[in-house]
Amino acid sequence: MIQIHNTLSQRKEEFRPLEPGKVRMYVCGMTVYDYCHLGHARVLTAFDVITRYLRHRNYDVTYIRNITDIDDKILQRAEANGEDYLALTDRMIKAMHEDEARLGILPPTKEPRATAYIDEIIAMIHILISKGFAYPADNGDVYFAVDGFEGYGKLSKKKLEDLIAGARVGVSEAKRSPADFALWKAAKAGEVSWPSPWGDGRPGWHIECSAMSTCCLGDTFDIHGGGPDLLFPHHENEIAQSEAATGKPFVNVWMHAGAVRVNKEKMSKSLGNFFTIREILEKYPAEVVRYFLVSSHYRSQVDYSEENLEEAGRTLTRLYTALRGIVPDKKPSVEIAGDADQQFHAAMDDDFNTPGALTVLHALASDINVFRREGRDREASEAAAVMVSLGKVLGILQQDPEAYFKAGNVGDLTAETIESLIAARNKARKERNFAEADRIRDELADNGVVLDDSRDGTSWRRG
RNA sequence: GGCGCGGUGGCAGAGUGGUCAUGCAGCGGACUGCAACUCCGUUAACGCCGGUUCGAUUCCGACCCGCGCCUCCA
Repeated sequence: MIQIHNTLSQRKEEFRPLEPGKVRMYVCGMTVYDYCHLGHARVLTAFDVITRYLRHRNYDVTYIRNITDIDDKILQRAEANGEDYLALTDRMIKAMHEDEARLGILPPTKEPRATAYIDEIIAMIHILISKGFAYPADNGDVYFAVDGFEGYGKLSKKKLEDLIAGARVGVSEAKRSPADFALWKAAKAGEVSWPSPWGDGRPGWHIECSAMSTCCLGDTFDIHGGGPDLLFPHHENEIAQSEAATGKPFVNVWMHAGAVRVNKEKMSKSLGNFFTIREILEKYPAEVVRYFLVSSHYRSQVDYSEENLEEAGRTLTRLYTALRGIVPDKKPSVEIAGDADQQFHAAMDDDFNTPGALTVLHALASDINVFRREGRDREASEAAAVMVSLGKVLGILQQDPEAYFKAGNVGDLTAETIESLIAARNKARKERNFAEADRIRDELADNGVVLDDSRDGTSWRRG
C-alpha cells in the first residue's frame, strides 16, 4: 500500500487511483522564458522518481507535464531580446529538454503547450461565464469571480476575507472583487493575440492548466503536482476554475515539492543567487546533482551549497566504488534481492521516502564489499545487480562505473597521459624507487587524479 | 498581520513511545612500501519548559527560534 501526503488534507493518505492499476498525473511545468533553474530541477526530479516508482510498482502511469509558452514574462523577455516570442520559447524548450536529459529526467507521457489549447481554454471560459462563475469586464479581460465558488481557499487554507483585506493597492478597477483573477487578458496594441468572443487576447495563467489537465486526463484525476510556490494562487485557482466548470472534484491528491535554498538563503534573482541547471552542471556531474536532490525527501527544503554537493559526490563515489569491476548478475537470488526489495518498497511506499530507499543501496554496497573481500564473487555480483536495478528507480547508478570515475571535468590530463604516468609509477614501484613513485602519484593528485592500487593493478578516478 | 511547515550527533538526513537509521567527516585497528579503496571497531543527537505514561526525541500544551506562501516565481 502506497501512502502519499496530500496537501489538501495535510496528511498522508492511502493512495487509491480512480481506476485500479492506472495513475493519471499532471504536473505544472515550465514557463519558457529563461533557462531552468535548480527549483525546476527539484520538481522535475521529484516527479520523475515518483513516476518511476509507480511504474516499478506496475502502475500504468499517464504523466502530463505542461509547457507555458505564452505569458507576460515571455513577451517581455522576447521584447528585451529583440526576438520573436516563438523563437524565444523554441530555444528555451530545447534547452529544457537538454537539461532534463542530462539529469536523467524521463520525458512525460505528453507535454501539452498552452498555445495548442486555445480553443479548449476558450470553451472552458465560455462555460464558466454561462454558469455565472466568470464575467467579461469593460476592459476586455474576463475574470473569475472568486466569491461565487464556495470552496475557494480549501487547498491553501486561506479565507477569502483575509485575501481581500490583504490585497495590495492598485487592484484593477475592472475586477468586481480584488481576489478575482483573469481568465482571459485583452491584448494591447501590437501584442500577439488570439480571437475570442470577448475580443482579441490571450489566456490567463491559471486557466491553461485547468484546460490542459482536464482535456488530457479527464474532469477528475489522481495526482496534481508542482512547486511549493504554486500552491497559492495557481493551484487554488485551478481548483476553482475546474470544479466550477465541471461540477466534479478536480484532483484527488495534491503534491508539492519543497523549496530550494542557496547557502541557507532563499534562491532569488534579487539576491543574485539564482542558479540555472546548466550553470550547476558546469561545476558538478549531473548524477551528483541528482543524487543530492534525491538524498532528501521531496517535501523538505533543500539547501544548495558547495559543501552539500561535494558530500553528495563523495557518497555517490562510494556507491560506484562498490560496483566497480563487477559484472552484475542478471538473476539475483531471492535471498539477495528479497530483503533489499522489501526495505526499498517499505521506504518508497511511505510517501516516496527516497533517503530511506538510499539506505538500502548503501547496505547493498557494504554487502558487496564484504562479499568481495571474502571471495564470494557470485553473491557480490547478485547484490550489484539488485543495487543497479533499485538505483534505476531513483534514476541513479546507471552508468558504467569506469565511465563515471573517468568522466569528470576535474584536471586536464588526458586518459592516455594518466595511464602512461601510472605505468611509469608502477615501474618505479617494482624497482622499489618509492620516491619516484610517490612523486608521480603527487603529480597526478595535483591534477585531480586519485590512484587505487590493488592486486589486479592500479585503477584511477578523477576526484 | 493571516495561513502553513520545521527545529535530530561536527555536517547532511530518515525515523520511532522502551536494543541500530544511513551517509560524509573524526578517532582506533587491519590491509598497503607509504597511500587510496575496503573491512572491523568507535565517539556523538533529538530547541526550551511543563503534562500524559512504568517509560518520551517520538503524544499533548505553552514558549523560543528558523523557513515558506499571502505579488511574477518550481
